[in-house]
Amino acid sequence: MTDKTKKVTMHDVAKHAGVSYQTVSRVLNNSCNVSNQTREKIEKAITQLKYVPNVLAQQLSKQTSNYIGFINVGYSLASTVLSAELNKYVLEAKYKLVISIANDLSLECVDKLILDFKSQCIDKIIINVPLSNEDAITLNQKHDDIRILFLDVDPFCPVFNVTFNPSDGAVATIKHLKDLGHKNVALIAGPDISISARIRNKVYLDVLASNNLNVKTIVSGDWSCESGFSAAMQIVYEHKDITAILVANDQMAIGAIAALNERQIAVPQDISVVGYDNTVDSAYSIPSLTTVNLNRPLQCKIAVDKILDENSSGMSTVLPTELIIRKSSDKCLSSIKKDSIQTIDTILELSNNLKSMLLNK
Amino acid sequence: MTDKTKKVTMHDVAKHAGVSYQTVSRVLNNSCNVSNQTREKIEKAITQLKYVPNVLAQQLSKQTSNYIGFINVGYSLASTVLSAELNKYVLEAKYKLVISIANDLSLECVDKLILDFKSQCIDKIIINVPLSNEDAITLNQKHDDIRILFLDVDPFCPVFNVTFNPSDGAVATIKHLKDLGHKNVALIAGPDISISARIRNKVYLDVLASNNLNVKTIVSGDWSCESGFSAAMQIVYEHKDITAILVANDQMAIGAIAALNERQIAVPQDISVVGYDNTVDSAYSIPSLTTVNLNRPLQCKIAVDKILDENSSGMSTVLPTELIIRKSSDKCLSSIKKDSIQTIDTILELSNNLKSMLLNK
DNA sequence: AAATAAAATGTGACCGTTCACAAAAATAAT
DNA sequence: ATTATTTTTGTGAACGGTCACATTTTATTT
Repeated sequence: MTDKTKKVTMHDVAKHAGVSYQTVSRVLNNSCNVSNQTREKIEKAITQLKYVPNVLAQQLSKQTSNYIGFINVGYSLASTVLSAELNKYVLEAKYKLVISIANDLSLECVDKLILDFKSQCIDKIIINVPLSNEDAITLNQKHDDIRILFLDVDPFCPVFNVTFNPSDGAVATIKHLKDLGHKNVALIAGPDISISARIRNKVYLDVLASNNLNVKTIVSGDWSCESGFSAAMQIVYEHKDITAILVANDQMAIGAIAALNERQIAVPQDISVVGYDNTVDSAYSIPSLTTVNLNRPLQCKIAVDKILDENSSGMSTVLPTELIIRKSSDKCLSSIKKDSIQTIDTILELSNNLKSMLLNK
Repeated sequence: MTDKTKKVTMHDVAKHAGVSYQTVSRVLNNSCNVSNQTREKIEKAITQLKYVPNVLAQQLSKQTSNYIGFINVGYSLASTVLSAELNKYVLEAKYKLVISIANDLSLECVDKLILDFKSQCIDKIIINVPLSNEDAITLNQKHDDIRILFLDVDPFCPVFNVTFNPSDGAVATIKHLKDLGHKNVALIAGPDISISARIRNKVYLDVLASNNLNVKTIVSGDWSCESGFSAAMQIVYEHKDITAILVANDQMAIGAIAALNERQIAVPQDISVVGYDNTVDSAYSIPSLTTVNLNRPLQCKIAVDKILDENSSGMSTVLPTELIIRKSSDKCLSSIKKDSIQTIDTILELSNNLKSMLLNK
């Protein structure tokens, strides 16, 4: 931890090359007005002295930076994917991404992080926090001297944003369930503070109603597996007649399936489960998860393009979603069939018990 | 996107309050040598003008910053948890966390990100990239004017780091499997470029050897569910006699279980599966995953404490790990028992087929 | 009331760049 | 050879703060 060598500046390079600091600056910003002879001299000095320009000074002087700020939420698989994908596209565009994490989902917290970025001359900020329309608009107005782009806010919110169509996937999902003969469904919704949770919930309810499916109950979780687990436990305890559960994200869906498994309820034979997001791992749950795909890489690509395109027109970009049908959803069984199946299930259970006895001896 | 109001500086505040800029600076750094009267005057001016200090200028002048840089890898659940936990503790310490993502795992890539941070006067950097000992040491020596702390590198690597004991969890795991009567095991290892993958693999092999368990095969994955799936597929195709699979992380383990399920191989009755990491979701796989717990929050807490404690002694902090026994591991069956179970399995399969027929009609 | 000490405030230089302009050198035109 | 033009290089100020010191004001002591 020695600082033996004082930090080397542009002036040191200039002195070493026998020119003025301005000429060094010209070389760094590869201005054309510098003779090859001096350019070479300076470049040699730069490598010899291992000179690295001070970004702080550059930004302070230029009053801008080539950084794009990203305000993300903690945890959640989706947030990781967003960070990694945004980073990729930002680097491709010769910019750099700096990420801050919002400790809570409040307007104040995000506002503080924006101020932090601004005071570092970061004037392009992408925000992935599920803010209400009012909050998003407030932030937008307050910080109208910089470019702010939101991810996943309400498509109808008049701010610069890249979101997903909230209804096409939901419509496809419910058509799918209806075609399979389901009548009585339960919902596991996201937390009420999250705008995307509220939108997903509202859309599901609307589409279910217009398709004459009965919503027997709605339980909210916090996006985690664990909360999906307890939500499903509660649902099957209180409602014996549901045949499908619509879940607001994949992780809660996986938790729900675990709960059903623990209660010896077969998925999809007894109850179908549908997730939302199509996270990478949803294909590997048992059974594999029927879910709504959100094309996150595309969203990130567009977000980076938009925030860098100074004269990009149009506020919202709304991306389509699509239903991915896997094994967690299947035909709804009539109760008659269900009875015969129940007899078989009894045989199965007896054999299983026998097997367990053997195993444990 | 108007910049109607020119950015307000310390000088504007000073003029507005009728004092010199230095006095404003004193108030901001709450120096004691300023009368209450002027302090109030200045504070009023600050709020009236909505003045926000320019971090860039502060850092340039002070030649230091209150930011801690974090170089993380993309994707992976563990990386998200690290970001969120580090962020929490860094904020508690009144610092700020800025995250950069390494696009690849090369020395050069990390080196470039360190230079970026340094040129922003960020002189405390936490690195979560699975670098080899040589690379970690190289970086450490090259950048000995700043504090660098590594996560998850080799505990014996003489750098400032917070890692997990690579053997205690492995020893417990293998004792567990041996106690259950397992003899022939397969390994699903992480990618060879990753130092932690190599260490986990080596330790497993050593401990297995000293316990006289047979390693029938080793297949490498890339930490993803998908790679665990194909690894397991390959293993059961080529080796009929294994009764347990040791997997280097939870996600690959979940993929492996999905593969076994597809091949109608029961977990844990036919094959036991053990993961590594104890990611939040591993408790909700079916069956729930036996795995080695890494206390990530503790690791982050210690990392932040260490990097901020200027005279923290000792290079490595090595944290203990522990085996979490869930349902994916169980008794190894002798082949005699296995036969009787197979007859039962035939009954089960016939009934299941009958059931499926009913379901699909 | 004068001398002294302490507290409050102001001034100039600096951190490491970029920018607008001025000066010098090299090249082209008369 | 002289002037006009272009190219190359150098200078001073700025970006928005902090620091060390000088100066002024206020409080304390004799």
